[in-house]
This record gives sequence, structure tokens and C-alpha cells, in this order.
Amino acid sequence: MKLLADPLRAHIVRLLAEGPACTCHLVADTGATQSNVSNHLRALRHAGVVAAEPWGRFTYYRLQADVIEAAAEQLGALAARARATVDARREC
Amino acid sequence: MKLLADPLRAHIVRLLAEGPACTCHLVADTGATQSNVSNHLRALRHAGVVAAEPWGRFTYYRLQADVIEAAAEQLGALAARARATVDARREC
DNA sequence: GGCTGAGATCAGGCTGTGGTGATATCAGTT
DNA sequence: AACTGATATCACCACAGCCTGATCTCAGCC
Repeated sequence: MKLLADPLRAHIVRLLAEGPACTCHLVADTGATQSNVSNHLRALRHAGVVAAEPWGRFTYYRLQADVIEAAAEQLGALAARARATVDARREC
Repeated sequence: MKLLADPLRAHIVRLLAEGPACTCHLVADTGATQSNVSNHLRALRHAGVVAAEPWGRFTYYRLQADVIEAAAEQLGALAARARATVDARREC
């Protein structure tokens, strides 16, 4: 969840949502350093948000839709819960 | 979005999802300092995630379900987009 | 008016973490 | 095997953001 908080990581995730891409694409599209992108990709990889697929000399990254969807559902449940309890004001 | 990344803020949001509560409730339930909670509430307020409702001497906070739901929908759209483009591998 | 208790605000310290540069690895290619 | 280009890893610095402690405001109450 907190992984999507970083602007560059969010950018990477948005790019990957448009289809699997290799690191060079992400570096070119974000304009960030290769080291930087790679570091963020490692964080996303360890969290299971993206999956790495070596393809010859390149490494393709694929966004794991399930993980994103799970986060979305958690937020949705929170919103629903909030709506259901609008009148449950606790007394001091 | 990145507001929910902080553990304490996430805790506060979860508590508020169970119904509007005043600052003293949040302070008691989270075990955090009053200053700390108040600071986080300000951040959430400025982002429109929560709304403050003065009630006599107290201040009740209410979670804005719309904002949470909007975030959830954005994530959902991202996941859907990722699913739709699983085979759109870009060439290097 | 003076007091008390809830809450907001501010200044400072400290830690976590993102960015950078240099280096290591590893797969093709000659 | 030597070379190149893609990617990963590491060490370091710098800054943002969290936490705390102290102070300020404001509402209700005596």
C-alpha cells in the first residue's frame, strides 16, 4: 500500500498497467536514473506488486493485477463501512 | 493516497470508518500523543479525507467516504487496465 | 472574570528513505 | 575469450516527514 505513495513508484506502476515493459522502457519513460528505477523495482518486486520475467538480455516487468485489486477492495470496504456508520457518533 | 501510507494515519482512518469520533477518542484508541494525532488530523483535513465538526467543546471528525471510494476506484481501474494489457509486451 | 479541559499550532530533533555514483553480474555477440 | 549493453546491487548523502514538548486558543463552567 505505502509503496504506491512514492511518486516515481506510482509512475512506474501506471506505466506497467499499460502492459509489461522492460527496465529500459521504464527508465526512458520516467526520465529517472537506471539505478533509481531498479531500486524501486526491487521494492515493488519484494512486495509482490510486480513480477520480473527475464527475457534474454532484458528483464520484463509485469504488474500483478490481483495485488492492486486487493488493495482497491480494501479501500472500497473501508468506504462502505464509513457510509454505514455515518450516524454512529461516539459519546465522549 | 500517500496519506494512508503512514501507519498512525491508517489507524486513525480505520477508527473513523467505524463512525465519527472526537479527537479524545482517537488519542485514547491509538495511544499516540494528542499533538501527534492532531497533526495527522490536520493533514487528513487538508486533503479532504476527513471533515471536522465542532460540537461544543469537542471536535468530531468524520471520514469522507467519497474520497476513499474515489481512491479505491482509481486502483480498481488500474488493476482492470493491467488485466486488459497482459499481452501487450512492448518491444525494446 | 478566572479556571479547566479539548484541541490546534509551532519549533526542533531524529530517523527513514529516496536519489546518485560506482561497481558487479550476466547474456548475448564478435 | 574479450566486449558490450542491460540490469542489479551497494554505499553514501541529503532531505522529507514523523514525533515530541511547549505554547496558544477557545468553549464551557464556577
